[in-house]
Amino acid sequence: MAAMSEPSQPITTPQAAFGLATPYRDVTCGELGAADAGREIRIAGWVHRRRDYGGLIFIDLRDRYGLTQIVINEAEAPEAAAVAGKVRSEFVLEIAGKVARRLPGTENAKLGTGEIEVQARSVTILNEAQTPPFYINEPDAPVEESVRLRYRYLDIRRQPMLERLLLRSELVKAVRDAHHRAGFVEVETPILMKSTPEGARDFIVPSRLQPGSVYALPQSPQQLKQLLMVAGLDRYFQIARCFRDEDLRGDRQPEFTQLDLEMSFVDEQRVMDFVEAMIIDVSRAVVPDRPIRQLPFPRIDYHEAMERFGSDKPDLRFGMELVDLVPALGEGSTGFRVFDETLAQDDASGVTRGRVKAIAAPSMADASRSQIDELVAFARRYGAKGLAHVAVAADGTGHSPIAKFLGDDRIAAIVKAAAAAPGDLILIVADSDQETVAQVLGHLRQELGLRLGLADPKVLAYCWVSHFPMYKWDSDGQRWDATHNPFSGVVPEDEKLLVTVSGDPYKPSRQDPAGKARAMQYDIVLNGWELGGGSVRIHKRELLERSFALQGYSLDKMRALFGGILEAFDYGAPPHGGIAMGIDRWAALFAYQTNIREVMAFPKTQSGTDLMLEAPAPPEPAQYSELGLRFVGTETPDGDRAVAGQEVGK
RNA sequence: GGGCUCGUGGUGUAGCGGCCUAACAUGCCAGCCUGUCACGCUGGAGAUCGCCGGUUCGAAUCCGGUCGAGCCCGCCA
Repeated sequence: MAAMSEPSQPITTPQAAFGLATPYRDVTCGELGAADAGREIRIAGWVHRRRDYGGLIFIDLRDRYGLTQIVINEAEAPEAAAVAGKVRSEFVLEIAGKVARRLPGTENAKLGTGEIEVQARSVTILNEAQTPPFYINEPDAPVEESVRLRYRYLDIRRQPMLERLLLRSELVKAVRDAHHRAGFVEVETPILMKSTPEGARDFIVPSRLQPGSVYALPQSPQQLKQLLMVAGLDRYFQIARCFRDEDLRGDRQPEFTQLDLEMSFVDEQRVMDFVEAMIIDVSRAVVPDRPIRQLPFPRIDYHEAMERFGSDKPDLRFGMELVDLVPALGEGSTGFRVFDETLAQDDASGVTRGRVKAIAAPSMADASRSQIDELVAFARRYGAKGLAHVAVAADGTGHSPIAKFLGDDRIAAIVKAAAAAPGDLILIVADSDQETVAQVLGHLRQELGLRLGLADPKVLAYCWVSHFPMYKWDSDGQRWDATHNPFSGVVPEDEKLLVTVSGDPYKPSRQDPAGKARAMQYDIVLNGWELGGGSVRIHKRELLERSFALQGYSLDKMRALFGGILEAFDYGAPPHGGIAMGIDRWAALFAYQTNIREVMAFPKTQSGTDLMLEAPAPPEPAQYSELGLRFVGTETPDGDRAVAGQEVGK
């Protein structure tokens, strides 16, 4: 270690180590000020706008650092004026001239460089440009996203995209800095990998050297980072590209970036403490103007989150919590058949799972019939059979279409239970499945919180949600499916629950105690988005095999899928745990975006295509034979076979 | 796999059975202009309304299909 060379000067800003001057320019378009008046300089950039007065031409020259006004005076520089007359938007120019203070009264306060202008001696066209397909110089002008994606390189010239990419760069830098400060080692894991047991569909890459075999692109570096803990790296992180071949959404792309980290000799507390400190550092460095709602971050148990917010990713910027109405409805028949039948439902173990819960939406009591209908339709999308409502009048009394069934006393009790204020609209969901109730009210709460402006867009409300159930029963597969990561450890006091009624871990059933086991699993949530999730892993082979058995993996299948990691665990795996966080989502939330495409340089459309590169595309014929592949296409209902873009021989 | 929305000059929109020989803004081209910075003024070019088919005397406008984009459910953490 001592033999390592002394570190060179730390690179704090680009200028400090390696100036922005190049053979084409002495200065950028963002740096000249009044103090530079009189300097002879060369400057280069794109034509943002040109204003031609005949004998006098103004050009706003743009690069990513800013805008600088160039003046070309025909009387003083006739050759430059002749060139400037031919210049059009987005031409690339090199200007030589003199920095001068603007005439009094013509300064532009909106421009960082607005005190000065460059009086051009010469104008050189470095490259011409076609008229761009949309406005680059008007940042707010709406453009259909598909057009922006097709010409993404022009879209990125526009201020908003540029700013978001710079913000993302700052985010990644802050993340790296925080990890290096804490002694983490950055390791790159392979992109050509073997299938990871994450549950999503893999992207497959055929192997030429091993005909008939394929690589899988990583859904996450999960197994490798655990192996790095076995290897003794102690603290690892990576800004990792991950791939999942599933349908896209505004917050889901087929390839995305995760901050992936793992630590050894830790418990849940230690991992969460580090991650929380790191998040605070990063937030303060990247978006110092945005207040963090609560420190330390609230830590909420999964069950509590579902009860109070109907979501495992609650938006804590506002209240509007879910209320259980069952106590308020009292004993015996409520008079309303929907409620009665719901509450009469018992599950297999005899426990009542049916629920009647509500939220109170402020200032919505005067919602119109069509507004109510829209809310009902919204609720139905998430599985509700209906949505009852009680409007709270100015005098505090509740008014509802179901009052005729429930009676005034029960309506009053509901208003009281919901802690509803005059003007509130109480929205009630009853269902025999408590998860449906939570899901519906959780989505209503989130949606109304945003619509009613209850969520301060500036606030960063981070929170932890932890102790997820280890497993969820998969009735199709007759097995316990890991709710998150199949390597997640069990909360120590629940370890005894990882058994089956049958006594054979390979014969799981719905009634197993395993269904009640809680995982050492924690999600980090920001403003209603799941930013990331992690766990303390099982590091002992015996327990891991037991957990996998419950998940329906036979010994043989276990060896085939996880042989490498199982073997490694025999060579001294330390206790370890970590987390993975979505960089794209984090950047999007920092940038006030609801769509991660807005913080990705070259995202894909919802159908998984790249409109600029026109990817994916059919392979070259030579590639088929090299890889030993033949596309048989997709069978259509008429028995024809089709492969996009080509005929397939019979 | 499913539901919903959208597709009109380069861009963004209006028009939603005949009055459309498709309008407006901006952009583009030409001319004029020496202090603008969303410069201004004058003139001009530019779309047959995503594509295919149907209904109709008549379709940008209605219907069906298809392609593309978006949001959502499923899927996915």
